[in-house]
Amino acid sequence: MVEISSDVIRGYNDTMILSILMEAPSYGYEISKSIRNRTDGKYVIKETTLYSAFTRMEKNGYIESFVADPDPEGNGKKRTYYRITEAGRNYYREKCEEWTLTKDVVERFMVER
Amino acid sequence: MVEISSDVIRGYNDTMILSILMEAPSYGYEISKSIRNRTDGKYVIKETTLYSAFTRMEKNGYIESFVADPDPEGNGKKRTYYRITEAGRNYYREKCEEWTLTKDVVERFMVER
DNA sequence: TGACATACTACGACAGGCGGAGTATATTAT
DNA sequence: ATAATATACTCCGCCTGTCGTAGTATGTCA
Repeated sequence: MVEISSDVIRGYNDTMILSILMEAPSYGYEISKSIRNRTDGKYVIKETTLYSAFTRMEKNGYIESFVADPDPEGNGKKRTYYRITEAGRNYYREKCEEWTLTKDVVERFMVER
Repeated sequence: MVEISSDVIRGYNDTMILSILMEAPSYGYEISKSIRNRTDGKYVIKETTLYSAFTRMEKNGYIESFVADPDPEGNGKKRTYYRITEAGRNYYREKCEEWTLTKDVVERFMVER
């Protein structure tokens, strides 16, 4: 089985997270499941990778956190949600452009099929 | 200008080098120029990145080194050439498969256009 | 009652990339 | 003749993102 190595995906974990936050604010566990689902289980982000990405991106101003209840009645444990900022949206768009370039570059070294 | 960040290309420097060595044995400076040319200057590998890749890949058994003269008359300074091994060829093929998967995964998080 | 899901935090190791500096020879321009 | 530039490397150490391991605490379901 071919698996995606961390060195390969390294530059795109943040982008994937931001992509999900473009739709709606979300939190760790949910984002983790979103990534798994959207890739049909082909990629599962590690917990530590995910949470350290939150810290880094909040520091960089790409996301903002807020604590909220899981439901309006205030039941359940509070969660830390993240919301994408304008800077985050810009960063995401840049990464999409960069991806186009990267794909072009890398494929010049791949066997055709 | 969009530039390829090292975190993105990280998983593919070795693959690019091996791709060039699939054609013929080569050495540092020439490989560096090959990468630059093949990508139309879109990607230029750093010297230290290149030479440390040689060390790593030789240790891993993906390449073998030999010292030779630049020309048959024995003029000029000797160079360290690298030749891809069978293990290196296999590794390269695996990376090509991994690329297909990575591309699929990453693009599920990219804006369409 | 106990397993499993949810929702995190902390710590430290590891690996690849890279900046900076240095060495040495060869070729080309002035 | 000399200076600049290209070639062909090596060494050292920092930085960053990933990830293994471990721990905490609540919620839910059988």
